[in-house]
Amino acid sequence: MAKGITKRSENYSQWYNDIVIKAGLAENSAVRGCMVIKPYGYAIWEKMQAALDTMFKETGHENAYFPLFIPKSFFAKEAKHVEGFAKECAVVTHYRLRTTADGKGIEVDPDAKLEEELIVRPTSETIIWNTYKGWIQSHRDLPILINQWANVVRWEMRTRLFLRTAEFLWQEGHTAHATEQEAIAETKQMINVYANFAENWMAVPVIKGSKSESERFAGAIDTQAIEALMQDGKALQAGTSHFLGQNFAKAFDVKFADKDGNLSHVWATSWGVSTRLMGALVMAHSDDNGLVLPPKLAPYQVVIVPIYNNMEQLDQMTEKANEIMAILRKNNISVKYDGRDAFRPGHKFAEYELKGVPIRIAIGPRDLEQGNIEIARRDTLEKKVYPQTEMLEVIKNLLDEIQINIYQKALKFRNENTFKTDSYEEFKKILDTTGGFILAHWDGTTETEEKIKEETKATIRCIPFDSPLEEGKCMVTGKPSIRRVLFARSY
RNA sequence: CGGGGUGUAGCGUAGCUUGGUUAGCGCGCCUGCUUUGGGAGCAGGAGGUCGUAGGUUCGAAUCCUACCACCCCGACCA
Repeated sequence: MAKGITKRSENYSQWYNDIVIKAGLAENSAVRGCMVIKPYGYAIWEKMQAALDTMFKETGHENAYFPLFIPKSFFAKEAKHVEGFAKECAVVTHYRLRTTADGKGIEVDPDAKLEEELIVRPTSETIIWNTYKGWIQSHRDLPILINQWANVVRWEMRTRLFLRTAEFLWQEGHTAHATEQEAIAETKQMINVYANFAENWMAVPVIKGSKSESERFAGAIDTQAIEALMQDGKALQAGTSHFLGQNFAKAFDVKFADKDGNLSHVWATSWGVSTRLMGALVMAHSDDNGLVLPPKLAPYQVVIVPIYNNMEQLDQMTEKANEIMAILRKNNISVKYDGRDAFRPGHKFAEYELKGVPIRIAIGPRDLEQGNIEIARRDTLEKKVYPQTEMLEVIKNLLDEIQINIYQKALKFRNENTFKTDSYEEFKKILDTTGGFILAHWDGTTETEEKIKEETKATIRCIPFDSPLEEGKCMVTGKPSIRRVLFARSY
């Protein structure tokens, strides 16, 4: 139906790409691996930011900003951390350009070599903990609860719009605490914030859990994650919250004096979500007609398309649309009117379906005459005619209903594609047919996890918090296991 | 970095094997008229360093060499 969008059943990743580009969310830039986020895509990101930022502040955090550049030596201080990021760092080595000898081009001036190279931050733990050292002396200085909205760079070898780009936007929270329990509670609080955001704003159900050792953040004691299931049966890590123990405090020598005057190292957490959430949003709900957006994150929740036979009628529809917009806006419903004369209604209908606008209103001479209005919902593509007097109530209810409906739809899909198995053969079969989440027993060793990854490309997405204790045997080695863990192929 | 592939208008492409008129087509764009309840029709029009540099030739989008860029598969990926 939709022009130029590959069907999901034909080629899922091409479908994803088509939607991102044709809906005007983002496009590839002239810079390898870096994307341009276009206005419509950025508007969604801004909505995400606004909701998250409010949640962070409600949980006591403040925003701050730290440098883009990190001295190379900082990375050397936390051994695991550097090991994890070394292979994907962009490095600044010089600070000046000069005209080439032939006068035609420019080149790096070899005389302008930096004493110490600067790393473009792939994450900010090191620069932040170096800074915290100067801020923390006493237990009275704690906790420090800071969030940063920033861009980071990770030199990935293969990139995909939103899902994995060399530069991406994110937020990173970095907190410092006097006690281990407090830091652990913070880690948990923030993974819950993320899960709440994913489920209630993005309408994407997620599974919360801890990462296995091999999937842990470089430098963390415990990495907690929310994992979502995409329509092709692959998992997407949508957010992480790390309990960092005293690793960074020790690396950067950050100590505080407690009430008794004893010095001890500070306990830390960090947590983040990125523009990857945009990818999750697209893949979770969209269909072969285009994007489907949850009303809470749609740049505009309602679009009005006029239908007319001449300019005089267009003026009448515009007048009516202005009335409707005033009512909706008074009720905090965002609305756009598309009075462009260059396109016919059918064209606009298709365009807004592609862009995922939750509700579309059409008004034409017939409606005006009969005091009606046509309202169409994007999630089910149903349209109905209502008396204009009912418009506000219908739309209010529909927005709520769509938000819930797309969540329920995604939840149903996830439930239908979450499997339990005790057989490695069946495990492989599931991966090669439907895909999805698989709950299975694992002996807890990195070797077995690695073997499974090599043989099936599936990884442990997390050890779910709600996974009950259950005697079992590892599906690969037969060694004892106390609970099932969540496997999937992932993005 | 290994294997494969592609560069022609904003986008998608034909032409290349076998060198030879003015590089063709679709979408999009501009102008006008008719249209407008599910991606409009007609007429006219604009838009090209054929990836870059060199070579062969009377003549190169086409053949040769080098380079560059991008894409796919693999390796890599809190």
